[in-house]
Amino acid sequence: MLAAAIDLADEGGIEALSMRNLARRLEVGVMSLYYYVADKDEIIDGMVNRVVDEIDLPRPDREWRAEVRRSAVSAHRTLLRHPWAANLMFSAGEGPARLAYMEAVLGTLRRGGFSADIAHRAYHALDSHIIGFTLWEASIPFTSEELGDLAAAFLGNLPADRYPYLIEHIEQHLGESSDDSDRAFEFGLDLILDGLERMRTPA
Amino acid sequence: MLAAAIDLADEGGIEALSMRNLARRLEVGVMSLYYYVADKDEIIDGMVNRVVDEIDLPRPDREWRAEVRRSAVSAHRTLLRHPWAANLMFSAGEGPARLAYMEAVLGTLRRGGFSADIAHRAYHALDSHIIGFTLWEASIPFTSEELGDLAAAFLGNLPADRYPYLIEHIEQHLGESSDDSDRAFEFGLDLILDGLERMRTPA
DNA sequence: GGATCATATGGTACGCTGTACGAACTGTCA
DNA sequence: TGACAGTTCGTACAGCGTACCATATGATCC
Repeated sequence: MLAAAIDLADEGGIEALSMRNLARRLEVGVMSLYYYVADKDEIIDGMVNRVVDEIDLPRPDREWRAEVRRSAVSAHRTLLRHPWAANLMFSAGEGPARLAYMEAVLGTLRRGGFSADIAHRAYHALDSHIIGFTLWEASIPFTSEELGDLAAAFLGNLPADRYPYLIEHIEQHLGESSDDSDRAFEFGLDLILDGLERMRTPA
Repeated sequence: MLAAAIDLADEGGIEALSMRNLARRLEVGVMSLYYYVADKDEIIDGMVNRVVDEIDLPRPDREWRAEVRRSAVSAHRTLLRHPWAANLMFSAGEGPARLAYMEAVLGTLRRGGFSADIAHRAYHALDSHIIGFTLWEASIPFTSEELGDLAAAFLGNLPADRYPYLIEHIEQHLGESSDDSDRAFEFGLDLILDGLERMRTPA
């Protein structure tokens, strides 16, 4: 049931996930779903939990930076595979997978030589970047063709003399591959990691 | 009408904003709203535009870092005043206020001595942090009493030996004032700004 | 003054949503 | 065979956005 719900959301976005659609997909009556879950929110929580579970956790007893980086990159990729999940990350209740993720990242930071205070803030800085960046990516069309159309319409409406830098920015997006987009994610990530490294009190 | 819609969302969250509620608040018939807007999305776009318009823009011809920082802090505060807006930031269409904001920030970075490429990535790193962080803050209850209850329930269910670092993290949240939360935002922001400063090619 | 017209209002109805309630079916054990 | 727990789901209701259409209001012209 969670798998079917995730498929539905992956295919048609989160708004395609209605109890009626889900029941049809599973070939059962709508109300049968309510024998297994209390309400739709419980399904959403379960879906988010499954997605978070796909994220590679940092391995303990390794160099903190490489491991935190690896898990952040994995989180980014995972959320891109399920773009609806980024939006729900905060509104869904924290399931066991989320707890395990937080514990693993926090532990890696603490063992890497960060004070409780810095680890706390570092965690939020990393999470903010991962989710904020992925939300941005998820909001722009995937195929470069759609993107081209969109940007063309956009640029056509912009007075070039009033928005020179914005236009420059959009043109950069136009020439961007998905690899470039990954690198843009890692740019911000490394900015944060570099800064953290610098304020570390070695273990 | 946009003002009433924003009030409604500020008071009861975005789900309190229905066409019927809005019409009741304005003491008009529901369908009268459609004389002024094509659909509900147009209202949402307008609301987001108004919120973005509240953000202080970086002033041109000043030191880039202080100005970018000022505008990021202002964006953060503004989004906290309208927590529903953070979620809509990406899904809403880009209105004139957003364009002006992007142009101003990008311009400040470019004039501050960043290449087009770095400015591009810096912009997204900053935006990700602002929106990601604010979304997180918006998802936790505001009054410290509610927070205490929530955390107490949370900690009660957590096996202390399995989640030592997570528990440490939650306890830190418990002792946190809204000033601390502002400082946590600025922690991540300065991490990014420091990193940018370091890779700047002075103008 | 009466007719014409654009501007503005809103009632009714349709198809969608989540889900409360209660009826009905199925299989197991006494 | 009767009872009972486990499971299925049809019906109905309140809420949603909005298409369609009838009406009211006020200005303009003959």
